Order: sequence, then structure tokens, then C-alpha cells
Amino acid sequence: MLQKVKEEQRLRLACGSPYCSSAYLIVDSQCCDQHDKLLHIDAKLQCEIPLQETVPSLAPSLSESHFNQSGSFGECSHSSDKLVAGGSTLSVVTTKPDFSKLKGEICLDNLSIKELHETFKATFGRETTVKDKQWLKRRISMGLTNSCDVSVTSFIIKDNKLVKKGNGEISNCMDGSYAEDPPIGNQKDLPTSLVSQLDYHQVVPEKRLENPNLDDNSGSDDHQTEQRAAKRARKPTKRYIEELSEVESKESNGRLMNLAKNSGHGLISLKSHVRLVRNVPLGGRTVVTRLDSLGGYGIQVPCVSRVRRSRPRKNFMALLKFNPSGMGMEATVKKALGDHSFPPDDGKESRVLKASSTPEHVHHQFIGVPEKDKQFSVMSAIGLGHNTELKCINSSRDSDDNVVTVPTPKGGIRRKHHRAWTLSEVMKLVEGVSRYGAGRWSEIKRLAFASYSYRTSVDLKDKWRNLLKASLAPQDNGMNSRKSTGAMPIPAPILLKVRELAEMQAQVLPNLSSTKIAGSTRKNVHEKQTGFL
DNA sequence: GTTAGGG
DNA sequence: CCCTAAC
Repeated sequence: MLQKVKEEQRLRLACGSPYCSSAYLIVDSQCCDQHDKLLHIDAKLQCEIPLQETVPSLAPSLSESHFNQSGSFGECSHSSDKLVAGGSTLSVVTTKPDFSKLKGEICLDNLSIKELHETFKATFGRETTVKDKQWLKRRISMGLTNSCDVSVTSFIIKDNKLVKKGNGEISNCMDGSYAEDPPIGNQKDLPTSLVSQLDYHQVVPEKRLENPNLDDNSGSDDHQTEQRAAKRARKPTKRYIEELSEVESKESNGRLMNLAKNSGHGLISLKSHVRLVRNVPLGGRTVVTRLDSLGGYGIQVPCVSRVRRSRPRKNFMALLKFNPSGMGMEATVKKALGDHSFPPDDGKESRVLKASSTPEHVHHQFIGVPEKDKQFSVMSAIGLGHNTELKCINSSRDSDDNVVTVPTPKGGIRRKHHRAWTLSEVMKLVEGVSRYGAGRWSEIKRLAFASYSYRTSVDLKDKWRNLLKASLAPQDNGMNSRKSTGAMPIPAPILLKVRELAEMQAQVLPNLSSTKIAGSTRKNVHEKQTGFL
């Protein structure tokens, strides 16, 4: 009897976990209806509550439970339809569930807890003290499949290997489970509403099924502890924080609306799992920390309000470079630079005042539409066969390394503006790749891009990646795509060369030791090189 | 420090 | 272009 009580405690605690995992739970326990029943109790209690739009990843603050990190709710909830097939027993709403038939593991596996522990250890490399087979099995399954979606599949653990069972076996096991105890109620048409209510649980986190008499939550603690240990702690990246903050701000708005809507339905407070803890001004930037259940940890992560970094027009450099009368802009550029009076970075004032100063500062003010049109016409007039000509124009202006950087809170620096790749840069890159090979980015940077100090090797690599992508993508009409993207289109011949090079590189790279290339290929390279030299 | 890959 | 892991 004591065993039963213990079992029930654990189940209740488990089911009292965030409701976002309810659907998951209920599906997962198709073969063992323990969670099922309790969940149905929950569902019954929630019957009065109107349906709400679901808000994913909204978990109650109380329970940074292990289910939170099992995966996104959306991922798990898609299997809610399984509920229909599972044959729920909603009628069991008041009495204790009959755990007597839970003893036999029905279909998942036949391992004892001890064996499960061993498997767990083999999977996660550590011991566990959890005695909940359901939990153990799920953990192992998730660990072995790297997925939270074990609910839709049944598993057998054999010799530390995971064997997926087909759906047919699942239904078999359900037969075994439910046939003994035919559901009393009319469960077939229930699930629709039940599922909806389970969804709704997300926005009603406070409504819990908790029995004060069964306050021993050791099992739950165990679960949480194990779960925490199973997943490595990872400091959230700045981007994560930023983007999450963005989402949260939206979500909180929606939540407030929900709160207002529900105020008449006897609901207790809607406690969000995100609580702003304090505001700390930091370097002129307001940093808000909050309590977040990141990966199941109740830790505080900084929460910054994200300011969209606006980007200047992409093809500005190209436009400037291709402007035949571009020299006329120098005066205005200088003036603008003076007006902006930005701090000179590492003693490059002299360069700033040179004619080839960064135009990013001023392009909003000084670039007009007529110029743009003129430049496009110039480009098309030059055509693709006059690369050398383009290069002459560009190389005289591309040698500025006057990159505007902004310090990041972390101490690093970050370039402030996007700098469009010019055609000549692209050609240099292609040439460099053909000469030194894709992957030797630092070489290419040092030798072919010596004068382009604002292009890092990473930039080269990224650009090459994009070129590759562009070369493989179907080439459409240049005019249309140019207008839509705003970026300078890559001429087809260059894309062709990129593709050829990529093809070549794929063959060359595996045989890294051979410096010399096969005759035909080498000839090909030479042709490309002469084309750009 | 470089490179590869994801964001 | 940024960031990170991995080398």
C-alpha cells in the first residue's frame, strides 16, 4: 500500500509539471495509463475554462521541471492525435487510479529498474537514482534519439541499443493495456476537447492538481536533479538573449490580453515564467535580468531590449565605385566626415580625410537616385567582358581600411556597417581561390586581398560560400533580381567560374598532398587566372 | 590564429 | 556579418 501511495505521489507530481507537456505525457503513457488518468483529472478540472489560443513555450514559473527542456511544445504536441487512438479514460476523475495493472511493463521494454539504471548509465555516463521506469525509459529514449519525440514511437532497449518499434506494436500494447479495463466513459469523442484543454494549460499554469497530503516531492526532485545533470549547462549567448527578449516582449503582451480575458473565470493569477528581477544600468545600456527556466535551470540571464541594427544600402560601394563622375563626391564626403566627428579609430585620422574615406557615414545624405541609375547603366554598358577595366576603377578606391567598428559589451569589436562586395572583390576572391584553393582563406587574404584590409578571411570564406550558393542556384533575369534584392548581381560568367572552381576543389581537396594538378585541370586554372590578371 | 559551419 | 566550436 505504501508503494502505491508513493507511486501516486510521483505521478501527481509528474503530472503537476508544466502543462505544456501534458499532451506529451498523455501520449507517452499510452501503454501505462498512470499519467493518463491524472491528466484526465486535470482536464476535468479545467472543463470550465474557455479555450485560449496557445502560447508556445509558456511555462509556469513554479516548475522549471524536466519536461520544459524536453523540447518545444510544438514538437511534442503534434502527436496529440495519438490521444484519440490511445483511448482515454476520462471517467476516472475522482478516485485514485488503479495502479495494480501498472506493474507489468506493457510494451516499452521488459527491463527492470536496475537494468534501466544500467542503460541510463550507458547512455548518459552517470548513475541515476530515479526509480520511475516511465521516466527512465523516456530519458533513455530521448538520450539515444536526441529527440523529445519518443512519444510517437515505442522503444525497446536491448544491449544498450535502441530498437524502434512499429506502430503496430504500439497498438498491440494498447490492446493489452486497455482491454483489461475498458474505459467507462465515452472517450472516443472526448479527445478533441481534451487536447484543446491540454493546450490551454499553457496559459493556465497555476491551476494544478496538487494534493497537500501527498507533499512528498522527493520523486520530483529526483527527476529534476537527474534532468539537470543530464543536460549540460550552457551560458546563453548574447544573441539568444536578445532574440528571446524579443519574443518575450511580444508574448507578454499576448499574455496580458489573455489575463484580461480570463479575469472573469475565477482564475488565479497568471504567473509568467519570466519575471523581471531587476534593472541594472550598465554602460548606458539598460540590462534587465530575469528569471528564466533556461534548460531547466532557474537562473538569471540578462535580458536586453534589442535594437534593430539598421543596415545601410547594400550596394553603396558598388554604386560609388562605378560612378564615372564619382570624384565629385569627395568634397561632400569630407564635409560629412567632419560633421560627424566620429572618434578616429586607432590613429587613422589621416586616412579618414583621404578621398577614399568610408562612404558609409554619409551615403544616406549624398546618394541620390539619379546617381544610382547612372551607375547601373554604366555597369551594363561595361558588360561582363571588360573585367580588367572594372578592376582599374575599383582598385584605386578599394584600398581604404577605414572600418567603423563599435565595441561590443563583451569587449570585442564589431563592424558597424555592411560593406557590399564589389565585382572586383568577387573576382579577386575567385582568383584567389583558383590560385590557392578554397579553404586557404588566410593565404588568399594575405596575398590577393592585401589591400582590402576590411575583408577578413572569414569574410572571404563567407563570400565564397555565398558565391557557391549563387552559382548553384538557377540564374534568373538579372534585372528583376537586382531590383528586388538591391545587392549587386553576380555576373553569370563569374558564377560559372565559381562553379567550376568548386567542382575542381572538390576533386583536389581529398588529395591534399598532390600539389600538382592534372593537366587538363591545371590548364583550366590557368585560363581562369589569365582571365582575371 | 585559422577554418568550418550555423545563425 | 556575427558567433562559436574545433583544430
